Amino acid sequence: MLQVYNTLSKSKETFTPIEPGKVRMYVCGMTVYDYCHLGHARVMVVFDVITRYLRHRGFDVTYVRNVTDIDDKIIARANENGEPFHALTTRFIEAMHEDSDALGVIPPDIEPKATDSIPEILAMVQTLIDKGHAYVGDNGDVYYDVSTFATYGKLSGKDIADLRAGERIAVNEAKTDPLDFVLWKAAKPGEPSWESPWGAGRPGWHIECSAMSTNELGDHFDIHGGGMDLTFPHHENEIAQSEGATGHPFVNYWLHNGFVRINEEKMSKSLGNFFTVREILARYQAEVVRYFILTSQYRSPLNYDEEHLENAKGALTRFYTALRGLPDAEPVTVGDFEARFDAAMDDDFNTPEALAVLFDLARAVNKAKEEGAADAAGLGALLRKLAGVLGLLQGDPEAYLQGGDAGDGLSADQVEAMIAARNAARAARNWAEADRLRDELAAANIVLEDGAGGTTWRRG
RNA sequence: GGCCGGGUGGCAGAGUGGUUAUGCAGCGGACUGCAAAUCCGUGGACGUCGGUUCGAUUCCGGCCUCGGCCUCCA
Repeated sequence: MLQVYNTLSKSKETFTPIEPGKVRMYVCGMTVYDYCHLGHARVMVVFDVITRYLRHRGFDVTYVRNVTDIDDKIIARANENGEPFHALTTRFIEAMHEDSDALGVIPPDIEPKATDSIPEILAMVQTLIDKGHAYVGDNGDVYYDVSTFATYGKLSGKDIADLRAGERIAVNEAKTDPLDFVLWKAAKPGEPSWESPWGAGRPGWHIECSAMSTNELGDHFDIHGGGMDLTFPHHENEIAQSEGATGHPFVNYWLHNGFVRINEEKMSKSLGNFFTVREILARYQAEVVRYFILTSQYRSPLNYDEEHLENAKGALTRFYTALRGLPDAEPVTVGDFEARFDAAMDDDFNTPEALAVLFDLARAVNKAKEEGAADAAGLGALLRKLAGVLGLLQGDPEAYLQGGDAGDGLSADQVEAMIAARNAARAARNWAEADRLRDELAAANIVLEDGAGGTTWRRG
């Protein structure tokens, strides 16, 4: 029985899809004016794992993740660069796909862009005006009238009176209430714009997601996800827009992932304390980064630290070492590994607990290998199968163990040659020479393992 | 100020009203020419003060403390 934590109820609930066997899920994706940082990577990997697990459980999942390709920051950045905004966004969408692919993220089934959804956006704004939820301001902007939506605040736990009492709400004369938010922004001279019944302009931030999600998944769908910082105002406003426009419940389960932190502080663009995915991938294999992300339950904070990445690297070394040298086989059904794995994932996608099961399984594999047991390969296959639900351990063990340091290290041929020389010395019982060669390799970050079947090596 | 979520052994990180998380690191053993890897064993923990209870790290309350949202943010 899958339990998921629903931000709407602030508790874990049994997951029941609207349509039996099918899951419709929408996740807020990137605003493409810069490279993805680790926080974006977390969203991509977390919801990728959720999608994989739902499929593993037999659900037919339709996964939609949007791209925000028009907004203030995009316009500002394009102006700084002196290029059309479309050139900027095209470039960063491509970069995002590269990062996403590198991290082993299965692409969403549908990836709508805001600029491709203008007709749907205009239609929804018009509906909101027609239903009395929105009004046109003096400056040509269209605003959502928050006071018309009775349950405003239900997702984020805000109280309208509290919000009104807050001092940080920007004053804008065109709004009749400071809490109102913009649906359609009138274009200033020189800005990208689209024609509308209210004049040339562009969509406000929140409306695009309401329009794209309901357009792709219907008025009412199962899961809506994103980073915790989107809970308010973005998702709160999406609810107001969507339910205001359609008159139907919008989303059953709201899932929000926690932040990546650095030095106990949120990693973010505005704080400038971020690492981009490509910076990190230049130094660690992508699977290490993915593993690192999954060492923390998705709602918990994830602290960025070199030491933690090193730890992740070592954990994968352990797994791949267990898988090393095993022939292909059908996964065995012995033991309760799969049941334990599923139970962990059923509990709000508890990946750390699931990984603990995989470690137990890896031990069973090692033991079977050591004892020459017949089911070693089958256990290894089970390990691969379950890890695959997390998007891990799908590679060739040798590629992981001997790869990674693509740069200045010794080539595989050089390493093999030195191992051959060392084994000749060992055969002659010339331990001093053998150890000298091993030390030399160690200095080049090569670890040797003398086994019954010969000497194997890996990069440390 | 309002509203959320945390504080677990050297580090990371799950979980539970009374019994081993797991990984890394440490210690002992097996294996090895010596190592490495692997296996076996092992020490070490639940912010603080109260309450409920036969019994709380686990439930409740206060306190301390960290983080987040309330403005763009994954």
